[in-house]
Amino acid sequence: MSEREAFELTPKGENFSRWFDEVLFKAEILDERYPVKGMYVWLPFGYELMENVMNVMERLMRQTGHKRVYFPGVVPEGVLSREFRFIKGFEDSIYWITRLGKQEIKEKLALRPTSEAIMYEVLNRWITSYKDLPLRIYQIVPVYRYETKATRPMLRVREIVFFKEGHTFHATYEDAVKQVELEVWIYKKFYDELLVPYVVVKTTPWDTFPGAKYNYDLITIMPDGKALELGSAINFGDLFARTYGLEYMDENGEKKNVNTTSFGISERSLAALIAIHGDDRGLKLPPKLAPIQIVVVPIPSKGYEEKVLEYAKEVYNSLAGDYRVELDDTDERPGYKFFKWEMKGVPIRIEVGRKEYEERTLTLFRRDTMERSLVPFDDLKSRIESLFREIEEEMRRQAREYFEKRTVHAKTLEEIRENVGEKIVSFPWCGLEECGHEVEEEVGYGILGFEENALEGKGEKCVICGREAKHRAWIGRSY
RNA sequence: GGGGCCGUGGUCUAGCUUGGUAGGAUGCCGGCCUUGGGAGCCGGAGGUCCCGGGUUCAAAUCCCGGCGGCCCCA
Repeated sequence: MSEREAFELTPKGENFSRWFDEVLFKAEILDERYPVKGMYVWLPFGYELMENVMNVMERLMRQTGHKRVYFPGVVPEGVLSREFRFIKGFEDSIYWITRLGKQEIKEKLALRPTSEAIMYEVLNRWITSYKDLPLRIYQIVPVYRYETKATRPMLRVREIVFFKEGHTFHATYEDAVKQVELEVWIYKKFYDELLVPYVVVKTTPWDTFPGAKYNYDLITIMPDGKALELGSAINFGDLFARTYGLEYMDENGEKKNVNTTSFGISERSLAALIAIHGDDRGLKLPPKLAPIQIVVVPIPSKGYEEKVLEYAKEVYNSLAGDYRVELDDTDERPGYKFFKWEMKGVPIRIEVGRKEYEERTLTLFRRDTMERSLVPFDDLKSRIESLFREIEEEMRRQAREYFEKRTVHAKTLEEIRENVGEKIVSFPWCGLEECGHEVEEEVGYGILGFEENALEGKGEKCVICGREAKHRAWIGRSY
């Protein structure tokens, strides 16, 4: 990390990667100085922020009938290895426990890379009848994957700390299909609240999660122009359940295979929020998610130290019951405090000095636009309410603008080539596998997925074969 | 997968070519003065020079291996 001043960052536009590392450290989200590669310490401020993000997810999960559970973090080799036949190379990414104390153990234990295997093993005993279905559970736990590529804080880690994995079980394939639609709905709602723009795509058959019928991904674009997968909803049909012997008895006493789905998100969601909204002064957080929504900064002047501080406390006390508010009465100078709280993305700062004390007014500063306004003390609460709404609206607008700037709807192969790399490019696709492969070869990047039937009846032509296009496919660099 | 650069108090770094007392800035602690966008002055604390091995009278410096970080290309 290149260190300048405590609250100075490498410009985001100059080197996004460096900016991102620096902002995580200087805004006190993560401490990257942990002696194991790909693993990081979550600091109090970062943890609280991530909790706020996860609370949004939990609320949505509860609303839609998912129950939180906890399954242990270690999985016996025998249970996990049944999964390996689906997933080539999977075994290489597992952390194994091979010793207990000084003794080698006979059956190795894995640190969970994801929990399908261990859940299905146990659910065999929970699910016996059609009356046990559907079953919808989830957990928020760390998972371990030995990434061999270069690790990146929050983006490519070896310990995913906040992995929300949902797992559902259904009597019929149709039910599983509906469930996946619900999962996509949940994720859309979630990212709408985070003010993170996205596109929902179905993955191509040749890029679908092994063992799955199909899966949907939510994708966003990072400031460096690379696509980032934000979440995935997978329909396994009965393929995965069969491996683990998951069966139920239907109304007629017949044994049937269970249909299952999985859907997951991680702290990448926060990484996207930070990356998309942050600027050269640091974080910009949505008021709903900010650990500190309002900071009160007293500005003393000679002879008025006590009075100004008293007034600042009055302001603080009037807000403390309704908002996450902090009074910064440390000895630092005002300018220092301004930079500090801007780095941490506090949406509103209230400046309280001699002038405000004498007029019984307050200066409000909003982080998103860096604008100040003066309000009478009596109007403070209503002004904060409307400011929060304005800030959220402005951030939402910027997110849309951001996304549009980094995407192009191409009509021809030539147009794809011109833009790909810099941007994420959509193009009309007939849906045939050979046309998809040809685009990938011609362009040199993989198809990220496609918006299913998005172009049906629109009269657009597949960029390869010229036949009527059904889907809008997306292609570009990715993480 | 291939190539390159780097690792020195909390942070950023000088020193390494040519082996011999680890220097600065920032941050931290105490004090004075101050406070409307990173103040200043005085005093102070803080270092296994990434780890292990080798060469040498002597290694931050040279050699080998490992760990970790960064960049470029596929």
